[in-house]
Amino acid sequence: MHATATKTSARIIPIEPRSAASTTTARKFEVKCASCNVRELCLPEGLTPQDVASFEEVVYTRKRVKRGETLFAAGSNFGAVYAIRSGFFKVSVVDGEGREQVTGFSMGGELLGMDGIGSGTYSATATALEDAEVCVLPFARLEDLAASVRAFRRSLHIVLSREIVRDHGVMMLLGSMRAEERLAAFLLNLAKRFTRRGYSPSEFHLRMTREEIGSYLGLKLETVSRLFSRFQDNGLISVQQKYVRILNSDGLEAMLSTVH
Amino acid sequence: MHATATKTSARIIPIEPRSAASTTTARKFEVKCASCNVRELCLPEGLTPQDVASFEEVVYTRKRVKRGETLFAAGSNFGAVYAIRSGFFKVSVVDGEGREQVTGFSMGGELLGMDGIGSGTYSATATALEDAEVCVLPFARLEDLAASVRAFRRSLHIVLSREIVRDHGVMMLLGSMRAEERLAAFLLNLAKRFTRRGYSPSEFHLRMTREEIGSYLGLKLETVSRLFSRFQDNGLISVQQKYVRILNSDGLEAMLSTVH
DNA sequence: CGTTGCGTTGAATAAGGTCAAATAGAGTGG
DNA sequence: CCACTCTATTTGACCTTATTCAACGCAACG
Repeated sequence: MHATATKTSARIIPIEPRSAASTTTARKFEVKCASCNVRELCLPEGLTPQDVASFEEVVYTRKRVKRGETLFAAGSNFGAVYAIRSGFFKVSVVDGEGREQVTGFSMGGELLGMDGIGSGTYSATATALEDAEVCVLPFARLEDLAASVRAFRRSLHIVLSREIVRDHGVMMLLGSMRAEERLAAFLLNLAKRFTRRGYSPSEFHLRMTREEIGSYLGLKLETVSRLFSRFQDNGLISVQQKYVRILNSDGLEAMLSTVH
Repeated sequence: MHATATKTSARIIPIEPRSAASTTTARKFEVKCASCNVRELCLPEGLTPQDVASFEEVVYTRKRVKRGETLFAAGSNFGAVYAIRSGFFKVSVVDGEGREQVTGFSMGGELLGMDGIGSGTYSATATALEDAEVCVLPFARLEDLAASVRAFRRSLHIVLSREIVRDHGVMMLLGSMRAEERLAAFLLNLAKRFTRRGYSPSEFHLRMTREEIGSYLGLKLETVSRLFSRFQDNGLISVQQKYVRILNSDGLEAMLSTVH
């Protein structure tokens, strides 16, 4: 029901090194989606081996992004979307006044960069919060593939649509929930996504700072910190810096249904 | 630079009446995108007349939605996206606890229902805030058209992507702005969109209630009401119920750049 | 005209934010 | 490996903003 937790990074065979911008490394690898440990999350089901082969031609490049580096920056030219193989990203937008708003956190098997399709320029910045590796999907090729293979066409549209639905969920969170509900929802969401990837559903390492969590949740970092402490006092979780253990998942769920 | 303001509803020739759910009327019309007054907003540029003809085959139906009725409801089966010909909608999602969050307001030339692609079920509800008329675009057909005509393929992806970018903007609004900034941004956004449609940039009729504005902006209705009053006291706008006139657009803009 | 929903306004309150200080870690260079 | 720095986190005290509760006015409509 979920991907194996194996963190192997085997099967990655550099073939044609390419010079890349700044400290980020881009390489051509022999891509084997079939053996990728996030394939269930990345590829639609029911593809013929031939379909997968077509897809592998689109995913002709991998890219490593080190912690702290950006995969793409708002305003830069859009050329590709990225499938996360490993690692963890924050995605954020900055407005005219320099305010940063974190719009999401992304992990293995998720797609990044779809915001750039519309304007030809990325509207958000994706920053690696830990060393990461992504598959580069040049969008023009992806679009061509979508034109010729129905399954990929469907899949592409589904992915784009899901992103819209996800965003609506965040709006709900920001617009209608109180601070503690937001944090509870955030933790449960993370736990769910980690679980799906084969990690522990009850304990994990936060890759982002309190400030980044706060930005995402529309709260100040001090508020986030206080909430963590309160949750801990209430026996819902235990926190030590970035290490979080969920002690009472039902209790967190219950916070979401509280008649405040 | 913008569509004509002509509010003609001519060229709409009912051909084959169809029975429709509840009080909503669905009819087959002879569709003429070429003469539609929101065509600049709805169709990509640089299409051949033949492309437009293909598109008109997809848009084979129009639908009228009366004020207060829903075009589609969250949870109902997804079958089509809708292009708004005229009228005004609110789009909202409801969570498990029954909380409603308005995720957007849509007007002529905009597309609705793309949230349904991913799951086969609409995730949001679109409610007409004034009598409206929409073009029904059965998604399966649209997808086929996208497969065969490059311009539509691009266009579809652009529309989906723009929706994501728009949503990021709303997140910024909800997550990083203070109440008065939110309302200022909201009014300026409405003004811009009305302007683009040929209406007055400085005065308009709000179709939604204070509560709906509040839901969208993450504020309580009383707060919205107070802000309207304050903006009026400060000479930024004049409000009388749903009628709003912007007196000092620059002043509103300035609120967004305030170093609070 | 009474009803009903929507909008406005006031007063009190609570939720978060701001400012400030102390602490804890992580990373770095010697 | 240790000392030093720098950043992230926690916590307290206080303050501001927006919410809550409540009353009242207005306009549309049967």
